[in-house]
Amino acid sequence: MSQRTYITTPIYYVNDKPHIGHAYTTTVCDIYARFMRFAGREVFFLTGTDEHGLKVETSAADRGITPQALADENAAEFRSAMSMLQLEFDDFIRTTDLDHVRQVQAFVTRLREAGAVYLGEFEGWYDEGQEEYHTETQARELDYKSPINGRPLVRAREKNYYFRLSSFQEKLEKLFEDHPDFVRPPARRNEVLGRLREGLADVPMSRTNFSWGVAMPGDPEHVIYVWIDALMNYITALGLGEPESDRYSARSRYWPPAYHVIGKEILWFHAVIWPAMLMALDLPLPQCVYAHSFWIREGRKMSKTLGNFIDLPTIERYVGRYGLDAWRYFMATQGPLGATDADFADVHFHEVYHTDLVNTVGNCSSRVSAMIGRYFDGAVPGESPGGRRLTIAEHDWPALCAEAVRHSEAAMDRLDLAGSIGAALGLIRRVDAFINLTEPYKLARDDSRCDELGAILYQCAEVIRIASLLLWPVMPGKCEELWQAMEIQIDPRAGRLHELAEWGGLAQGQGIRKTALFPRVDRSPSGDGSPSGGDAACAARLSSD
RNA sequence: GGCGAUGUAGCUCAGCCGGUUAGAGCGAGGGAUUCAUAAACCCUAGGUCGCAGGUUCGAGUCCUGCCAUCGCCA
Repeated sequence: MSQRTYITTPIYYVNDKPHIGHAYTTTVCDIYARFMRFAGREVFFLTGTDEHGLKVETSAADRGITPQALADENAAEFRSAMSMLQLEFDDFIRTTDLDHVRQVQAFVTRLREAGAVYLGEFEGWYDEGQEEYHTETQARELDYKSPINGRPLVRAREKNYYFRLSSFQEKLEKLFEDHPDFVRPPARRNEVLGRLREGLADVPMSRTNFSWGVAMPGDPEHVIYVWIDALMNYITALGLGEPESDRYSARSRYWPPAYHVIGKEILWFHAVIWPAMLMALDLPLPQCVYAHSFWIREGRKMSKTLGNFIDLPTIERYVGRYGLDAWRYFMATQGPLGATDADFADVHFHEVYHTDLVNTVGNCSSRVSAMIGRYFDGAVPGESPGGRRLTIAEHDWPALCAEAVRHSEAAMDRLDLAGSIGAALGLIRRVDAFINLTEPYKLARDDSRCDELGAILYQCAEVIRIASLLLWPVMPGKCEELWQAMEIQIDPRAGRLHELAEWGGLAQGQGIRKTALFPRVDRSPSGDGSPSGGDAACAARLSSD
């Protein structure tokens, strides 16, 4: 069953610096993609950068470089952030790629031919910094000044191309009715439904007041609005606009995606405008637009004014202190996949690390490997001394593991990362309970019960092995470390999760080294990686100067 | 201003169509144990279920008003 799965992040605006938001979305997708690849599916995982628009043009001008140079520089920064976080995408698309530009023009041409685009006139109050118009009432409330930079709004009139969004009202309503999971989580779907009820207006899709963008085919005075350009990355990356291309033959089969993972701030574009465009292009729709919420920090919103963004240096401090796998684990299990924002609190990170990783995963592996080392000279004992597997304390481990694997994969299918990971951790906790129940360390004092002791420890080790397969997508580094200690070779990219997860993979006699996967970490005395509280922030600033 | 949500133990949250002593995880306190990374296990939370009314034999669970927080829109 070689199912195909396509998952995307939004493309990130090169005018921004990479921060936890970008890292989070991409990590969610990475974990999903790794799991599915391991499970034998054909996966395409796309991310990239959005590089057009007035802001990029302006920032570049401010620095006296070309927009392309600015884009190159910042796109490289995003890429290096991703490689630091071991995010393994299949392609990194840039909207300045010629492949992309050509296809955007082709698609826009198709939209025009389909009658979904018309030339209209628009007049309003324009905010030059934000590249957006305000309505008359809005402008009055704002005192005719930009809410962002305070500069005066400009009365402007433009001829623009419009996309006939309004003509898709009924089709969109039907989409939401027929596919209740099209937008998740449900709270986000409700938001869209509410807004849909108010009725749809046509949306401008071109601009004439700057040039850094994709030219409108047949009317190069006009530049295609950045977000139209940006949305199309999902199909241009697969070559859908050029059916004769190599890219098309290699990738078109991935369309439509299982998930567009996005942040809630760009829900409308993805949940309404994008499907309408796809309908106009007569392309199949994605299965799900998943809009996660935001990280906040120590209970407060992250903002430029507070200067409390969890930026790359902060992320690196956490990674340095707790390890990349712990970072990924925290993202995955504590992140805002639901409708409410999640708090990135230093104490919370510290607690989760110790509770789940040190005390559970790490300690359990450690006690099992230590006992095998002590009682069996570090060689995996047999589970079936007389040729028959011993069932201890009525634990049908093969069944329990099979169930956990099913559960874990089903959860991942729903993009329920915490659920998927929880199934694996549940196995580990059960091993701990099993040890407490059967007390192998007591059996070890009785030579006549060696077979029983061996079977127990075999089962413990084997369950840990199977759990580690499920944990690999989140914590690839630590799981590979564990596999080395267990002398097993696994290539998750070969897609054999299900075979590997079958009971009995550990062979009697193979060696197991004692492992200590997650070292205990002292709660920082130095303020390292610490919250944005005044003292700590000051101390950090002083020490870093 | 309009629409929509949320408000339950220190923290994060479960509690479906109303029904016996309101739950979980984490943290905290205590106990027992020792294979293990002072880890696993056991016991312990007496929380006006935001506030005030109402419906009902009976309401975190339905209705109304208010307060607070949040989201979307204007």
